[in-house]
Amino acid sequence: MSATPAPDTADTPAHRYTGALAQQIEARWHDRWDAAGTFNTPNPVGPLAGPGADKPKTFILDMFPYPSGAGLHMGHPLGFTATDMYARYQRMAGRNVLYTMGFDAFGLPAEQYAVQTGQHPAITTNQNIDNIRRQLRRLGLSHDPRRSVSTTDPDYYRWTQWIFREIFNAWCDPDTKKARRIDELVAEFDAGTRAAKTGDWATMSKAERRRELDQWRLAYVSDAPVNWCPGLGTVVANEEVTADGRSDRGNFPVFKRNMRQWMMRITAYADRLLDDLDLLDWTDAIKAMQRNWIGRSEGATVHFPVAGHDGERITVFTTRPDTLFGATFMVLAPEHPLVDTLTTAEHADAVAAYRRAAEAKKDVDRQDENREKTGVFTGAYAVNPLNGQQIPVWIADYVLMGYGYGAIMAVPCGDQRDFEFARTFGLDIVAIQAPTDGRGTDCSTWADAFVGDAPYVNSSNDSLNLNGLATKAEGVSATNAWLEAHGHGHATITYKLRDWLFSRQRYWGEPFPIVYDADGNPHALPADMLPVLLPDTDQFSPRTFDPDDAMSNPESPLDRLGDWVEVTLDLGDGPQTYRRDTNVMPQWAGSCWYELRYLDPTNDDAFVAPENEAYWMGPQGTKADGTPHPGGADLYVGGVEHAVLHLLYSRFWHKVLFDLGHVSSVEPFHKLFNQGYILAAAYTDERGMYVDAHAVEERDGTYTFEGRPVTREYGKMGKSLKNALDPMDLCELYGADTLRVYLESMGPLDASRPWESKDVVGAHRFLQRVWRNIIDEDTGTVRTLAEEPSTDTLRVAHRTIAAVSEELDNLRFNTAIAKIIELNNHLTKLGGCPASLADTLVTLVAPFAPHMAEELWARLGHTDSITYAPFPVADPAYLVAETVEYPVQVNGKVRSRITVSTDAPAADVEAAALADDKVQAALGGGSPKKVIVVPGRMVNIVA
RNA sequence: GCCCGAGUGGCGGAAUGGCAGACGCAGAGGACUCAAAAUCCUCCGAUUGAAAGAUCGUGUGGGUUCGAGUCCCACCUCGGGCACCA
Repeated sequence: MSATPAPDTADTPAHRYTGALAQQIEARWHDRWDAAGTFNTPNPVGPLAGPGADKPKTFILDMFPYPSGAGLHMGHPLGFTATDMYARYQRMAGRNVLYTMGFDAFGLPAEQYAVQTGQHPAITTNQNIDNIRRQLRRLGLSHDPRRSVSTTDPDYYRWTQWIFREIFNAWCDPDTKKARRIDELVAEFDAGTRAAKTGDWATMSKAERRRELDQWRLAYVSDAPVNWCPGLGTVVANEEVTADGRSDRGNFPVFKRNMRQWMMRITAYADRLLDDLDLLDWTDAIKAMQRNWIGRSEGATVHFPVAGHDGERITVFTTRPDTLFGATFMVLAPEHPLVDTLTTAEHADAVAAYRRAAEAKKDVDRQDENREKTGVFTGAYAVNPLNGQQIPVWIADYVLMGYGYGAIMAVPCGDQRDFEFARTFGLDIVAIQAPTDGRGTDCSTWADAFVGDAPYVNSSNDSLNLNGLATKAEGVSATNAWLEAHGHGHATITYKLRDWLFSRQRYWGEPFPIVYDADGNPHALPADMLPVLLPDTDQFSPRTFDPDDAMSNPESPLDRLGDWVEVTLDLGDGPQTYRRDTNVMPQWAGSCWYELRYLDPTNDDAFVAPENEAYWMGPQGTKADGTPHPGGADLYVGGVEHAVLHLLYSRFWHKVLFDLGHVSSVEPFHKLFNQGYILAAAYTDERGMYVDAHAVEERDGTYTFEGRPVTREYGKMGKSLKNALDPMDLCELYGADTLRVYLESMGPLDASRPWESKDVVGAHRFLQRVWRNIIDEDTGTVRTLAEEPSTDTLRVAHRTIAAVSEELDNLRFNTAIAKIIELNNHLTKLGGCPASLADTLVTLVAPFAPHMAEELWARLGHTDSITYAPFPVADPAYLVAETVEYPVQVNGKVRSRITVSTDAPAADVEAAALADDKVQAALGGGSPKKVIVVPGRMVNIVA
């Protein structure tokens, strides 16, 4: 279903603002802006230094796009024009604005396309980037073109590799939780002020010392369980695995396998990533998602001795150490290493069978809806350290090896899962709290576990007595102190966050700046050997496997390039033969720091000069609420789908760079704004298949496709629902300015909104009226009104100025546009725009419809671009009227209106209200009990 | 199950605790026109009324308040995130 602008007819005035004229105007200004370098933004120092870098700054950032072959979809201009409007407004408000656009161009689609066509991904990637640059230009986005970067450019990924090298050469000091250089760790080992993990540093061999250091690095090779995806032929990060155990790209099964892979020690930053969320101006929803993903939980580590196994103990993590007296059994994950040791001969067969079943069930059948509790007894007994009771040890798959210690103490009276397990297998349930809901302490009568604060019972031994305490907080701290004092455990914090799996067995990504010596030790290449160029090949695909072949092994495309892999280098010990690392970095690597490269994109000496970083991203003192400003981009707009992956990874890298002294900002993105999706009607036929939405016809509320009825639904605009619209087609029809105004006026930026093609004409008509209020449609000459505007008109104009500034400051583009429409409608009623208000009207419109504004600005006689014209400032004198109309309520219902002078005291307003005939009638002769006068707003009389 | 959001005319949406429905679309009427389109003007929540007005009205039910779309409690529906996380 489509709508088109009114067709041009023979008597359409020659100079009407039609789609065709809009396009002429727009093309003209694109050329002029390019030729003049209008949006070039000066830096304080370096190649892009220039005058103006002493002004206050605003750094406005969009999530940069993947350069898909299909070009931009409608969601891109939604966010991009919003930031453009804000950028243009900020420039007119006198700020130095950094605003540009780069490309997140490594990744799977380009590689897969290359596999299909045999064309090198660099070629298609560059073609796609050129195409998207053309599209961005057509939308009139005021990017500084000199600052545009692509993650695939060797001049860019040189620094991605350089940062990797910095991370590799760093360790996280556990005392301060800050990254430090590995040299400082060596110095501490040498001085004996820090103990090595793997032995006595002083007596270690060179190779042993190297292995010790490798254990501390923030980027490290680990032989640990990773997510192996045979269907993609690569491993993927935890964050890239969906809840049902499949890859988010391609939807292939993912298997847990032990493999040697690169990891990033993001867990060392868990607390800071969590705590510093408080410094950020992000929505609570996104903060909650990050908190949830980090999954910090406070509790205790408790050791349970095993009966009959001297020295053997089961260690568990619990968030409720206060309920330890109620622990009546223990459960290990089926994969727990102690299972073999503990299982008695009598139970060995059952345990082995259960473990096999659990193994098979993994990943695929995991999302069992009914979640019946299963498990088997090992035959072993553990000893509750608090009361000496022997409790049975079971294994069950509801306990996960990957969290805590892979073992739990089960307190069935206070945990619903343990309760269900105990009921299923007839295990003891003992109350250790007197529930506050009156159910009593006989657990055999309970329907479920009791969770919450309640007085403790049955909770004492010789040296610890919880009975009488009534809150979890008191119980936990008393128990933790006891555990610590008696050597049975200690307070502990655990996280759901795992270290970040950083290597991929693909082609189209950044090579690692790492080589291995003859002993297999990794060495980071020195900075002057960067970049490690991605070698040329015509075999772009990794070996992929049957998606279900869990035991297959990855083969990276780079593995096949023997000439490239084998390399002779002098890394300080004379020329030696090394093997290059054949992994590439995940797509997230390039997007972890691109905002920093925008600041200084052509700097050859550093990824960003410190002066430029401090100017654009440095902390801005203390915020209004007293918290320190963390620095970072002033505005970051993008979709909510990156809430965990990109935003968590880039925060981590930024903090490492901060610790190592490379940046002054603590966080990369100070204010984050999540744009909504563009939804559009989609239609399914009787088989439930989507049909081309643009060919559906509506008649009297029913929809048909090729004569057959179809069902309408709404979904995210896109190819899969066959309801996508190309933003370029809209530019063709109406011009970019109309598309911009429509996109931003249809609702608040953070809301998803349904596209309605028939509504676009409203935005177009608005711009047409602005044009007509200034330009004669027949002659094309300026036709502003000579007479001075009335006070009434000036009031409307200045109220509009004040409101638009206010709305723009808060990114409320939809209401800002509505206010300008009101002003313009007022001028339309006057018969045109008074000459003395023309500049004001045009500058108000400029952030929204910049091409039309430039054109009108020029025709009004200005020779400079409107880009840096000052945004109008409201004259306070016109913001207050001489008289004000008060609604008068009687008992909360509006009964009348009175007009009094603006500065009338409340007593006069009250008197005027009471004197009003309609008010008197509503009062029915009675006298008011109370009169409330809200100055400037209203009067309410309580009768 | 848990954690976030959101429910307002025919539609998209607007409202620092203070006149609900700004602005736009659709719709109705009028002006202009030979006519149509475009443009301009007026109307446009429901019920009732000739009109003035009256009554009702922001998912449902309670509450706080002189006054609630807005704040509080409970519930319903939809959207998003997490999900046997100890």
